[in-house]
Amino acid sequence: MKLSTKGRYGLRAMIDLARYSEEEPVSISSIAARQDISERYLEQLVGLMKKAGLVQSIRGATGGYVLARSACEISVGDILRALEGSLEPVKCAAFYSEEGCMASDGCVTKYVWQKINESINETVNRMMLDELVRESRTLNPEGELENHKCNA
Amino acid sequence: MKLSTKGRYGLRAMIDLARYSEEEPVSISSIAARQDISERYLEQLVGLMKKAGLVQSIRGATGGYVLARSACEISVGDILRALEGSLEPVKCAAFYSEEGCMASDGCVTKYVWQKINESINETVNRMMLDELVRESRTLNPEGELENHKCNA
DNA sequence: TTCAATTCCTAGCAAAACACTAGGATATTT
DNA sequence: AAATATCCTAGTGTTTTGCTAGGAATTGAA
Repeated sequence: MKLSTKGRYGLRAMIDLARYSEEEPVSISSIAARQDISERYLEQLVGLMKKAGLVQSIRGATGGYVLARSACEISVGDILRALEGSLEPVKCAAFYSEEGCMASDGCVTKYVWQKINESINETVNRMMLDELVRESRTLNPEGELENHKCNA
Repeated sequence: MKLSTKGRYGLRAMIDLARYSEEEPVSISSIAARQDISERYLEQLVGLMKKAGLVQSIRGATGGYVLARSACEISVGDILRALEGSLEPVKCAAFYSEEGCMASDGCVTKYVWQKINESINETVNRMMLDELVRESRTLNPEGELENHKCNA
């Protein structure tokens, strides 16, 4: 039940992107430098968010990324699902993903997986990106270095 | 954010064990047969639950396993944590596991991981094994074959 | 007392997933 | 033209997963 580095790095990157893209597009390299993540790897993560419609890209020099919609309209759930795929703990846990499971009626544990899935989704869908950006500004004020001993 | 086969098989095994161990100890081989899980693998899973104090073993012929306490005192959380280790999505998410993370103060995402962790634990700690046993009897009455096309 | 059934313990191993790295092509500003 | 970006896909070492295997120890029953 662990999140991969995709989810961990990716959420940090999105908070950074939201925070620094208000005036001009933010480049991968600047996020990578601030967040201490490999540029090449980060490229892929941001690519996933673009594919999910969370960010827009501007190509060419002085290009970069901006949010595709307001930070208060992007949930942590949107971000984590873009990065990790469905957050359901077992693939049959979501109501819409029953294909592939022929034992849906007689399966006791499915009920458990669904409850876990629901509680995770409720939590992450409620948390919005703008809250985290505000939190970020409080914890690491402009100009000060962020602390990156923690890779989470 | 997926549960491994340990968690999936193990919970099914525990429901089975609870259901069939009321009169006499249940052997690994009988659980394995009913639940269609490899005996050798199941041994290891039940070993984890023993280590966690959820089941007691009786060695020798006619031996097997019984619950170490009443099914209504064993939560799904107890079982899943015994099998999977902590369910926290990121290793810094639990309040008691801050060691190893030096950035606890300036870490924005930690707040997110803690919220997810809390919601998962609340859900799984609330669900008790006896409920699932009752559910199991309803869905798969005694004597009828269980459906095992689904490996969840 | 022997033997069959059971738990117990550890090691090994193939396959899959993960966490990147690499090499370039394409686009845009200066 | 050069510099700075995004974009796309393939490759690759490491770790984790999901088992299998071998055998020792324990106990009830014949």
